[in-house]
This record gives sequence, C-alpha cells and structure tokens, in this order.
Amino acid sequence: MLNMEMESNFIKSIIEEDLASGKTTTVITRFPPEPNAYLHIGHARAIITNFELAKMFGGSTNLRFDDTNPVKEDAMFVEAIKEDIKWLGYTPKNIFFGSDYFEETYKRAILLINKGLAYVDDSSPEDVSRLRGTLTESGVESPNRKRSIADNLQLFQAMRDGKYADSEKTLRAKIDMSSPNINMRDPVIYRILHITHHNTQDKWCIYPMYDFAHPLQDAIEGITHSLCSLEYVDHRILYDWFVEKCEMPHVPHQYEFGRLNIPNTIMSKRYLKQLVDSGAVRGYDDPRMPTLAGFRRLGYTPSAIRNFVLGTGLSRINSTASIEMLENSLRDDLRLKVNRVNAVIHPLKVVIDNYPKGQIEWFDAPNNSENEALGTRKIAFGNEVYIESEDFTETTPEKHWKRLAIGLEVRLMHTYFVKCVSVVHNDDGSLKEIHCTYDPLTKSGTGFTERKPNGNIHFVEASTAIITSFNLFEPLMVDSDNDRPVLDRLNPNSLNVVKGFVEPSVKGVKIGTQFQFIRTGYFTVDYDSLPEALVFNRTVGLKSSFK
RNA sequence: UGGGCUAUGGCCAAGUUGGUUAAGGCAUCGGACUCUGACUCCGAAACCGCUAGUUCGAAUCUAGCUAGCCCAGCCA
Repeated sequence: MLNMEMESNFIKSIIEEDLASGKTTTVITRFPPEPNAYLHIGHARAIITNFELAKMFGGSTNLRFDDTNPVKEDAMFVEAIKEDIKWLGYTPKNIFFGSDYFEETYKRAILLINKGLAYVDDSSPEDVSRLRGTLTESGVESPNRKRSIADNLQLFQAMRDGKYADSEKTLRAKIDMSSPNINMRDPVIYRILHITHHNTQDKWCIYPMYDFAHPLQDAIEGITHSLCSLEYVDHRILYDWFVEKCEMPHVPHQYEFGRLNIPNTIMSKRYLKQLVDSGAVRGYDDPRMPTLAGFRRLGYTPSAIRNFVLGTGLSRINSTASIEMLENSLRDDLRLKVNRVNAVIHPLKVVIDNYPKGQIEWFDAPNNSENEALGTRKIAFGNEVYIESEDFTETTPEKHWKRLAIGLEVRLMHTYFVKCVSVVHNDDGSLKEIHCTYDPLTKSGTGFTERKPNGNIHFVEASTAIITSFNLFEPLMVDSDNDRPVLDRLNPNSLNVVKGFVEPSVKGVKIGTQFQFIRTGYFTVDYDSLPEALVFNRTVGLKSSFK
C-alpha cells in the first residue's frame, strides 16, 4: 500500500495523448498557492496530483506563490506552505513567486495596449460593476474604451508612477462587453494598490489580476499542464486569450478538476481563520483542524494522506469523500510500522487476590504481532492492574460478551487467565475496583489449552504504569449546515482530555512517536508532551464490529 | 431560450473505436480465523439521472427532459 499509484483519470489520459501526439514532449506542472493561509487537506489533492502526474511522466513541478494581491498576503504563510509540501514528501523543481514576473507582466500589458487590446479606464469600481451587465443582460462599453493607444500608454505609465490613488484608474483588456461569459467583458487586468508587498515592498503600486498574471506565469515557466479547480472553467477562454494576445512563446493549457471535500469539515480560509481567531481551537495546527499542520500534529502521516488522495481518484466532480476513507488510509499505513502497546484510557482497578502482593513478573511481548522485525519488549504483571472500564460489566452480559464480568474468565493479554470473583463499590454506588483470581497454569506461552478464555483484554500493571493524558477528539463541527455561523456549529465535545496509564515501555518517547494502543486505536505523542507528563493524541480509533 | 460544467451501488471511482456475469477502494451486512470484537480470509448489493430512439447488441451513439454546481471582486 505504501507505493500506491495514481489510478486512471481523465487528466492522466490527456497527458498520455499529448505525449503520444507530440503536442508536448515533457510534463511540467505547478502548484500555485496564494500565500494568505495555511494549506488544508483539500489542497493535498492539488499538490499530490501535480507532483505525482509530473513524476509519473518524468517531468517536474514548480511551487509558485501566487502573490499578486499584497493586501492579503504574508511571508509567514510562504514558510508554512513550503514546510507542508516538504512534509508531504515533495520537492519542487523551482520555487517561484508571481511577483518575480511583475516586470515581464507589465511589458506584456504594454504590448496589449500597443495592439489596441487594453485600455486605461477611469470608471469607479461601482461603475465597472454597473456597466458589466448581468448574467442575462450584456454589458455596456466604458466611455474610456476608445482612448488612443498613445493616451493609454501615457496613462498606464502614470499609474505605475504612482500618480493616481487606489481605484482611480485600472487597466482593462478590450474584449467583448456583450459576451455571455462575464469574464470576457473587458476584465480589469491591473489595479492600483498603494500597499507594501511582502516581496517587492514598495517597488510597485500597480498589481496584475489573477486572470492576467496566471497564464503569463504559466507560459514563462514553460508549464505544459496547468491544473486548477472547476470554478476556473469559465476562465479558460480568457487564459487562452491572454497567452495568445500577449504572444507568449510557450503555450500552456489549463485543465480543471473537482475539489475534494470531507463531510462536516470546513475548508474555507475565512472560516478556518475564524476558528483560530476566536480561540475555538489552539491554532492552525490544532489537531482538530483540517489543515495539513493540524493533521500532522494529530498524527497523520504523509503516506496516509497521499494514499487517501490517490485512492479517491480524480474527476470533474466536486466530491465529498468520507472521513472513514481517510481514517482507513492512516490505519493501513501505520498497521505494520508502529509498536502495539498497552494503554488504559478509562482505568478500572483490578486486584488479583491470589497473586503475591508486591511481586512483579515480566513477560516478553511482541511489539507488533504482524511484524516481527519490530522486536519485543517486557510487560509487567502483578497483584494490581488496570483494565479498561468498558471491558467489565456488572450487569449480566449477553452471550456474545467477550470481556470480563463476575464469574467470567478472560486472558490478560500475554500473561494469565483471570477470573472475576467480586466487586467493590464506592459510597456513592459507583464501581471502585474488582477482584479476580488468576490461574498460574494458564501462563502465556505454556501452550495451555484446557479451556478457552472469554476473550483477551489488554491491561497495565499498576505499580509500573505511567500516568498519562489522552486527547480524545470528536469532530470540530456538529453539522454541515453552511447557513449557520461557524462558531454556532462548534462541537462542545471536540476535545476530551482524560487521564489514564500506559505501560512502562513507552517511557522517554519523543514527540511525534506513534503507537497502536491495543484495542483502542492509533495514538501520537503530542507537541505538548513532556517526559514527565506524557500527552497522546488519539489519531484514529480501531475499527470495531462490537455492537 | 444568459453562459459553462457535471450526472455509474451509502461515499469515492474505473470503464466512453458500442459486445461475455459494469473494475477497485471506503462503508455496510453475513461467516471463518484470532492471546487485539483489530488484522487476515470468504460471501453479499447497481433501474449506469430520466424518457424516447438507433442497433442483433448501449453506461458508452442520437434527441428531449430533469437535477446539482460555477459565473455579474479593482479576490484567487
């Protein structure tokens, strides 16, 4: 599963045809995030698709920060994005910025003016909007549309020279105000923004719009297949128009695919920011966040995410893949890789009456019963142990109950059979502890087969156990009703911190280390964990057919 | 009569020069196995949006229809 490959999909087919027909000889893709937010699981599809496709055909992929709007962008996001991509396991051939091409873009705009295909417009934003028309009515041409080339040249230079205030003028492409495709109704291609850019500082006060800049950037970099999401389908004709009219020597082509969503998961930058700013979560890397940083902290691995994305395929449909698919991908990835140890999340004390008080017996246990290479470790057994409280029931169990109850006998994994003989309650009636007897003949490894236990449960010996915190998560949001404010949809139980025990073998684990806690799930050591105060995040539970 | 995109089991998704029983994964339900009710292994489900055509034969071709999504930022 580690080397899952990209399945057949329409873009792969297009590339194969392009290569076969000689339309292109190489495959160069790019991932072009705007540095204004953290990357989330939805971006993973774009990243993985671009890199995998190029790699598959011996090509390369650039990381290009699409930073043409300085009001929203910040250098701190540049670093976070680089880190996420690196974490996913991809290395861009080049790292570029849209702002690297401002000079070139400017020259192409002048070329457009010289060809009579762009003009400086004095219309206010309101006028531009009003004259654009509606979905069913065509637009009206701006009075400035017939300005002379000389005037346009002079005015555009003045715009660049800072002679005008924001919004006083724009440069527009002269295309077709009556086009049914609103993107073609003389789109603004340059606007004035007197604001410091994270890269170019105050060198520029005019900035190209996405529709103009993007195709040029792709052409400059020699991108062969420019992949984007479905909402840009209507922009493709504009994309092609700019590449042609700007006389770009290389002609890139745009292809669109659907976004990948997960039910009940917020992917909007704005909402993600709200969650962080409101303090609903601890930050962009909160384990409950759908950001790559959040998934990383939760304990997701790059290959789990990669296999999930590849497993969902690719199509021209905005799809919503179930969270189970992602979870399965993680379990699948970790199954043979990590140690399986004992941890008790909700402890119930068990006293073994016929075992010598204070005596500790050590047993060898495999670190991973399906992967011998991971070796063995010692686990302790003694007079007092903890078991999961849900592994014991006071009420008469049904026939399929495979755990402990009064009168029933189970195996404490890797040690002895233990039989419950009595229970002790607290004053308030709650369960305090249970008493059992063990049978020395049933010692693990002796080949005892006289009788079968009523199940095998995990446990931790009390005197050697390490007390630890477990972060148990539930979905951050309670529903997907996008009409309700995000903060009203928060799940009050999204984080549940409980204290329990882990076996002594995990002593000294480093942050990020992953385990399967037998019968409870996959856990990862949280960033907040300290040697003397371990904190584990439950990355994902184990599947269970127990009803 | 604005334009564009899409429609395959609960969720993804192969399959489109028309041709035996429409891949696969996730989920679900049975069963086997098990010193994790895990894993593994068996077994189970499709009016291919609808309707009507073309054809010996259609998820694949034609026509009409329906539903969903996107577009009127000097955002990307």
